[in-house]
Amino acid sequence: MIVALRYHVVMSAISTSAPRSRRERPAKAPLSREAIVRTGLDLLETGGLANLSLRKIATVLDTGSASLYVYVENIRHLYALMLDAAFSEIRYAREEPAPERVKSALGSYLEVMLARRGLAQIAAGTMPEGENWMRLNEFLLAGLLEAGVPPERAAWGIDLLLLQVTAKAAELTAWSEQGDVIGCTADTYAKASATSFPRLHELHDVIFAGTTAHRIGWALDALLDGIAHTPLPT
Amino acid sequence: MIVALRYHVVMSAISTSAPRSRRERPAKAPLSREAIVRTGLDLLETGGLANLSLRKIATVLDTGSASLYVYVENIRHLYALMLDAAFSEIRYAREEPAPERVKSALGSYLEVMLARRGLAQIAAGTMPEGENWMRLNEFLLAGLLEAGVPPERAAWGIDLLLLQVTAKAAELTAWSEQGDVIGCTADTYAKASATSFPRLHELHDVIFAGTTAHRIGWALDALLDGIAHTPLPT
DNA sequence: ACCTGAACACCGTTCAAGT
DNA sequence: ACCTGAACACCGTTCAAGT
Repeated sequence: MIVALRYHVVMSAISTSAPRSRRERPAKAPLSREAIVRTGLDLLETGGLANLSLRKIATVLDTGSASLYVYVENIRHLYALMLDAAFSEIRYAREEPAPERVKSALGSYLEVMLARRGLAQIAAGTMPEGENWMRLNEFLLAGLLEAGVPPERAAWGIDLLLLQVTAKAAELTAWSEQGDVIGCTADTYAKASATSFPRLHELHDVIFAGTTAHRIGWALDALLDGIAHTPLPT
Repeated sequence: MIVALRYHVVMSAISTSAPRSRRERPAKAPLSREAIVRTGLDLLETGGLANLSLRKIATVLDTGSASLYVYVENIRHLYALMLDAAFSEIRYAREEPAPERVKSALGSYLEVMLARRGLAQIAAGTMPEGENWMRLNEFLLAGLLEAGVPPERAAWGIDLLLLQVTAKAAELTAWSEQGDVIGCTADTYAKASATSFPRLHELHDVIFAGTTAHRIGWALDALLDGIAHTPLPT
């Protein structure tokens, strides 16, 4: 897939600097919704959200941005298509026991988001749709039910779980795109809190302790526990 | 604050269409970081994220966008300043008992975000800093501790709570900016799920039941319960 | 030190014109 | 039906020039 991307970049560079007859170079790959979506995900993987635009996709595909509107209504629509395409890579461990299965699917969801920097930010602002999104919801819901979670709590719970993981993914990618924000914030906490923020000061080390994996694992455990044991409002 | 905004809009319109001597009109309010931040929040409140840009802020303040860079490093920096300024409006019910106090502060946080459409999306992608952010964290942490939550769980828990509410706020504003996405999605669920997604089909009514307030209230209850009862990994 | 105008390098989207 | 070039109405940011 990276090879294909390289090829198009090179081709477009050639065609602008030294135009050649179509006969002399390989035939241009036909435009399609799938090619547009794939190129968008490639650009995201390469350079994050800053590297994604309709114009850049068009350049890679050796065409003008106006041409994309035959296949895509607007950029929000493209976002939704890209999201669902990425969700097709989520791994479902159907043989695992009921509560673990839910955690591992959410872990896979997180990895898919983190592999394409900026996809989480897109997910946070786009109403997801599409078959792969449905599949994920169905899998999580079935897992909760099989784990013995009452149906109403499970139905509301999947929203909580997905929101949490999506938000965490967005946070992680946003931080990685800026400098060392974590250390910077930790410093701010350490300095200012002594007198004005005693609790933050006191627990400073605990707040910033633990690996990302540990923290997310605990977050999911806490969510699953809360979902299972909290009755719905009347 | 709205009056002030109107005034500036009118002034800039006048100065471009029919320039008058500075002597004939009221003195221009001096540029300042505070004025820039306030104008940014006003623009957000008026027209959401699409209405916010350095150029629009500059127009309202009757100057050029380049002038803003004396007071603000870049737009990300402005986002952080706007966030903390908005957080100053969070209401803390310090007289409430320990666990309720945390919920109501988070409710106030949510309202502050929803009042300025798009602020939640900014929060989801910006590492917050500043005194008001610290104050919110301190208040939540103290509330959890006072409710008897073990210190380590409380320290990790505030992150969960804030992430959930921020993500929910971002989701709600994103949905409100588009059309009737909720109904649209509910339809998709209702149609496709009969055979391929039996659980989603079965629980369709429950999934989309309840008011926003009920759902967020339950989410916070579940989160608080899970945080209080889930031991940290070793 | 602060402000300005103009420029640079981008965006998403539309539209008449071509094939 | 699909593609193209050019335009429209925007962006954030920089920089030399003014005061």
